[in-house]
Amino acid sequence: MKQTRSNTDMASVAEKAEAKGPAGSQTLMRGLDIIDAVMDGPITLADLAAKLGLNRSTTHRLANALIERRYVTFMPRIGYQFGPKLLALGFLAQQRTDVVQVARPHLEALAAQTEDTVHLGVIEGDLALYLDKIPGRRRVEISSRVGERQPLTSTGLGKALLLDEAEARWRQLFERDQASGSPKADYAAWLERMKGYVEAERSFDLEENEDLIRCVAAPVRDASGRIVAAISVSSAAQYMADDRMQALTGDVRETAEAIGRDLGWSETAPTPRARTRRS
Amino acid sequence: MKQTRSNTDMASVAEKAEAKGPAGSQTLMRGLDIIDAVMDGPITLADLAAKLGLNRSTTHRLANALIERRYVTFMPRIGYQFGPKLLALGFLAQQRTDVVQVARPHLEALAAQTEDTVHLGVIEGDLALYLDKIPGRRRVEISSRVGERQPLTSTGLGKALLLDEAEARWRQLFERDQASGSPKADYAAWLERMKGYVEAERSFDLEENEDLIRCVAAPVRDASGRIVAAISVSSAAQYMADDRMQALTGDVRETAEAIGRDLGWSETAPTPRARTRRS
DNA sequence: CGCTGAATTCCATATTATGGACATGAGTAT
DNA sequence: ATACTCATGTCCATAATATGGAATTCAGCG
Repeated sequence: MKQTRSNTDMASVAEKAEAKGPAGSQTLMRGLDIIDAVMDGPITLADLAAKLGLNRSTTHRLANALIERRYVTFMPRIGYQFGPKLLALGFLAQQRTDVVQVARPHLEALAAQTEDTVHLGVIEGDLALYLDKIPGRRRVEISSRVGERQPLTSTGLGKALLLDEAEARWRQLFERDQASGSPKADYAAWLERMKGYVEAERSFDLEENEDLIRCVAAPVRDASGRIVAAISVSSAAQYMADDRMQALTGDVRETAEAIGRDLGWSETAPTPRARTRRS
Repeated sequence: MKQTRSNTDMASVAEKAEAKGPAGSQTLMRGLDIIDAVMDGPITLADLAAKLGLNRSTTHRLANALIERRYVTFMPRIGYQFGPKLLALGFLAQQRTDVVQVARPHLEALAAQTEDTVHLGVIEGDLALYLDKIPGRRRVEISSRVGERQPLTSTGLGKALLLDEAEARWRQLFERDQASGSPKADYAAWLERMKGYVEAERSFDLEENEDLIRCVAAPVRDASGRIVAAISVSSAAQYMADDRMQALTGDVRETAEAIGRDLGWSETAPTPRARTRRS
């Protein structure tokens, strides 16, 4: 190598650039960089080399290795593109991904940090289904149980699950939930609060579902950007003053996003905030 | 390196092994081997090293590079597993995959080889929708047009699309299609033929839809193993004697499978032949 | 409290990846 | 036709990079 080519020298040129890795795997890292680069759409060899800050020759060799493994495709006159292997791997991975298992460590961390009870749940039909629960370290017990179903519109978790839904569905569920007994609430006021929750990508439960229990919840999104689950931190109202709820928002959202990332979600993902308000 | 470690020496040990690639990217290839190995389920470092036929030290370094990039996950007491990056890439890739575009080169090759008209189609509601057509080199013209819809039960393409459906759906569609005019046919006979098509993963059209036009069709499966499209080779009956239809079966199925592979399908894929016979 | 079976770190070595230069090929303008 | 351009593909001497054996740490377990 005639020219000393240090990674840091060219860092300014490279876009995604290599976080140099555990050192001793430059070739692998560069190969993965190529996969990333190629995901932005068809690209020519020269552009690819420029984007990665490496020699065309090197880029060509690595790209061809990826082509042979079907991670990348090359079409003359078009350029390098993602390959079918990614479809196969993605599907395989999706099949073997279980929200509960993925979320566990994150929920435990959040519970340890807040000392309160943490829940994980999904939508099942018109109800929220609790999939997991890590009890808090406080004397007050939360009565929820894994496997239990709760109304969507009156629990923090449920409302987080509904954040992407159309207003029509909100109304429908709200009326259904109100019909079944619980203390009367005003739809207009509820709607206003929901709109605020949507903006904040986080919801509250202010003793609506259970007296003296308040909670902060946030939705979990998968690779498609869809809400596939939600998490919540619940505690007795005495530990959940308004300011604490505000303070918890950050932690809860961060945990929800961390779980999402483990499900393939990324901020720059498809349908990042495109609310799918149908019917 | 004290010990001469040539790729071919250890090829007997390695399972998936490296198809040595374009030489000059050993590290990348080994990294990709790790991804493959890890997709079979959680695995310890030692087992991983054994499976790939390389040193634990090397394996560890490469695996960690992949972990940093989120292609692989490590959980103590469990082992190395696929990582969330594969979910993200898979989803991204799926979003940008278009059957027509992917199928084109394969259809052209098949048309060139057979000299007959080749079609690509999908199910739309209760009909087969033609998405692409490569005209044959024979004097006889096939009247179909891209964008056109045809009955599912009387065309070769349509029957290929139905190969995984439940018998109940077959009957329902058959009766609906018969109602709308065409010459009467016997359901029992049709059913028997369909069962044969299912076994052969290929269907025929014996002048049912259009007089003097016969065709051979096969389904295209994506990464999930589901039938997402079908292709057919059509020609005038004079060029389509029974023996030629049998002979074409291989080519048509191979082309359909090649398209499927470009859509992420693999023979060892989930739901490979598990017929989803519901309702 | 010392095993056992794992992951992780270290470092001298030579194998592997590198990139400059050159070759080829397919459109396109002349 | 013929030269030009912009693209991908190939070669090979060089040195930087990846390698793996050995030593180390870590976490359960008996």
